[in-house]
Amino acid sequence: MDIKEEVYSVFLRLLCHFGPQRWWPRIWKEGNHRDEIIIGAVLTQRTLWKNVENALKKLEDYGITSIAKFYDTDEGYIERLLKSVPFRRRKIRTIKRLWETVKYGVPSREKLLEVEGIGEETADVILLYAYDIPTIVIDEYARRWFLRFFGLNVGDRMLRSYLHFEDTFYLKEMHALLDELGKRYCKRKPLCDDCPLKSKCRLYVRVFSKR
DNA sequence: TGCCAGGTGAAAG
DNA sequence: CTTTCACATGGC
Repeated sequence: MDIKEEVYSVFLRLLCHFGPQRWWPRIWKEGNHRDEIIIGAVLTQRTLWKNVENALKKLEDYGITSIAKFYDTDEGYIERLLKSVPFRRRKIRTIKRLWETVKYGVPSREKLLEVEGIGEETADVILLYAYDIPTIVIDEYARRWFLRFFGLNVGDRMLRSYLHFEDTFYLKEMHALLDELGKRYCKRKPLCDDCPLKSKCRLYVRVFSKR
């Protein structure tokens, strides 16, 4: 069984086990949902989603429900609204810089990566979830799972090609499901006993099964 | 109560 | 190329 086939079978297994995750979550009742995703994608960098949720609610309470509005609002004012978000001063500037790129229409991956504060993961999140452009999102959870599951240490470039399928439902769910797996089982200190993937996982076979 | 969270970029080896 | 650090806060 080649790696891509096995990746897809993992996707199906995770989907059955956890159910569809329906990312990207929406917090705002109204306003520009595309902008909400873009703002949330930056705010959630190295940050608990719960804290981002609170911050997004705060923005909505004060009527900042688009990047354009965000751009036109005083930095110090926004900073007070986002007090639950770490690294917020940087992130506010990043979001304001993003406006210069996204106001002209659908941004390319290259253009997003030119924005200071936007790396590969955030760029791919924006493309996939805000613009529905088929892109695989690689994060720490995906790297860790792949290394353990296949016992292969590959670079991000390879990883992207192994995980990519041209289907936005798969792409959106796969990223969300691997995050769920990483949070519940495939943690830094793995909890393999109840992991839905243990029967196929190279790490589990190597470390825990007796011969 | 300490660890860590849905990263990025700059600096250094 | 890889490792290390600053960025800064709340949740559990």
